[in-house]
Amino acid sequence: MKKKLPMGAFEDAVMEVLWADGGWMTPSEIHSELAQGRTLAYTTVTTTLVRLVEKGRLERHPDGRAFVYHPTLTRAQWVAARMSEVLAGGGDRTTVLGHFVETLDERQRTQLRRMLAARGEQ
Amino acid sequence: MKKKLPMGAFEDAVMEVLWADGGWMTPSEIHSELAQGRTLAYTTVTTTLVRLVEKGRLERHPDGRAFVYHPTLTRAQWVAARMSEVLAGGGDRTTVLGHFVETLDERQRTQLRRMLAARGEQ
DNA sequence: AGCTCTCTACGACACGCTGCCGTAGATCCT
DNA sequence: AGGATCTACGGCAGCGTGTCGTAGAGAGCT
Repeated sequence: MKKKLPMGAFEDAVMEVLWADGGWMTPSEIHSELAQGRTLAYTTVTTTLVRLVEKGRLERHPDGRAFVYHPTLTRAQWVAARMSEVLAGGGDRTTVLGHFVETLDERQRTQLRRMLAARGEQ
Repeated sequence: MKKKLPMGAFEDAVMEVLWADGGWMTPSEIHSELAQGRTLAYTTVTTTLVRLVEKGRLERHPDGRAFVYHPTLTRAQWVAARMSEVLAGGGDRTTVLGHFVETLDERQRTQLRRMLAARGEQ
């Protein structure tokens, strides 16, 4: 029996490896990174990489006889983009932002305030 | 053949109806709201309602011989909560917030600034 | 050239989630 | 009692995702 993982968990794991490295990686590099202490077929990695390219989360180009892969967005950009999507998909934005602010802790609110102030005064 | 809808589209449609109404609704009220111009089995609605209750997005209580359903969160709260989840799930929050701010338009940034200012000066 | 390694391409299968419905049984109205 | 209305339970199909296997191309060794 398999553990019940959230959908897309393996795709996320692959993204984590790419983000942690920061550069262009081959399937075999990614595979050895992920296969620590478990059996994992090489093709499982390549299939996932192809799907991620199709979704636009990775780009690739030939490098010797292999492809090398790279995230199209940094991790922070990706997370921010998903937040925007969620915000865009749901009703009155100002109200949503109001609730969202309430979910932040004081430190994050301070950061936000400073970012907005800095942006506002150019 | 079927149109390719995003996963969970019907569940979202049900939530929209509940949010638009704002109160407690019976399955049959929700069904007639959704069945405009198409055939839609009553049980399709009830099944979906049960699943939404299991996921915590709706609550229900008996009302006469039927159950009445109600969203546990307003639409704006729900969207804000999802934004927080996304933010929490990904890396350095300050950096993410920085990118996120860039995705907002001027009007939304102004709103955010005012909300933060209002909160900060109590 | 022949063999072996290493990659990619293609395809496959299982399982969970979601859309969608049917049937059986309970409850209420008349 | 009979019909209408609901819930509970179950079931099926399609899609997304995790996971592989196999075939075939290209590079390098012998």
